[in-house]
Amino acid sequence: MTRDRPYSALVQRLKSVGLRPTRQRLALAKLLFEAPGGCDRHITAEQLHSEAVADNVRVSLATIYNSLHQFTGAGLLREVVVESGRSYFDTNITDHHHFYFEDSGRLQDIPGELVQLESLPTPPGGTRVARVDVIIRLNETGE
Amino acid sequence: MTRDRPYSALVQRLKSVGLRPTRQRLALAKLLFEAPGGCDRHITAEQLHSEAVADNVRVSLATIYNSLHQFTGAGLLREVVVESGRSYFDTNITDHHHFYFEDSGRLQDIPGELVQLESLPTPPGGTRVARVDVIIRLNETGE
DNA sequence: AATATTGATTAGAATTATTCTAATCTATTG
DNA sequence: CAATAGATTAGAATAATTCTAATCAATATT
Repeated sequence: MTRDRPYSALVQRLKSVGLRPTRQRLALAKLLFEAPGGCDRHITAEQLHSEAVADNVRVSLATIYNSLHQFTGAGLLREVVVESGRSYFDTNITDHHHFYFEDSGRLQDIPGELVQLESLPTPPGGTRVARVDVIIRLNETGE
Repeated sequence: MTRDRPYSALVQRLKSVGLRPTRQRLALAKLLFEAPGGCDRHITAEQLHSEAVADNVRVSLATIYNSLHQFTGAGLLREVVVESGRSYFDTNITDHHHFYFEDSGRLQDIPGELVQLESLPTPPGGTRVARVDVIIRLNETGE
């Protein structure tokens, strides 16, 4: 029973960013990065926890948070905070921005090229730009 | 003792947006909009509560949240969410964007003109743009 | 003018989101 | 192969925010 073969790519991915490929992290990485049908995901901690439970993975919510933050710190994910109690983790780590549908709470990628920022201000002395976030907040029109 | 004279401008301001000028709301509006020394404030609910307490205003934290959201809904404030547990209310409601100092948690206005967004993508059908938020995240360089 | 009625407002209690830390696990060393 | 050290996990604690029953205030009624 070669049970770690299907995970070898993920194992490598985790190791390459300095994270031990533990049972929990592997299971979560699988859900995040190898979800069937497309891979650009915007997922909350709670959602990922539900998916894990549904997939019979025994993992606590605290570990979900730990892992999501570790993955984010390692550059495997990007965190997008849209409103006070609502934080998404984005598996798309390329340079891009977001539409946020305020009514439904849904988030959607905008390819980086479609938002052109010209004339960024100079960052204050002693600082450098870590990231620029653009969120275009949308309302459903009665239409 | 004409004790409501000093508040008349605030009373008007609240009434004009359809909010009753209650004791709590008046006190909070005073702290927010008539703070001594400059008026562009980025304040959290907790901070405002502390200021109110220091100013001997009896008001609960729940009411702070209620009021901040009501003021925001009425267009007197703007909410800026910078990270998961950190939400600021901005007294500057003109079109502008923000620097966020990740190390200190401080927020700073960038005048609207200094960030030029050219070529915004077309909003998806059935939606209209409510607002565009640009947050430039900064790190302190060792320097 | 006093009281009743209705809806707005407040704040204690409850909930939700997130973090902390002690216990557990894993890798390495002797 | 046990001991040690450090990483990882998850239950418990905390922090942030919201809910809802009680309170307050405005208007209507007498």
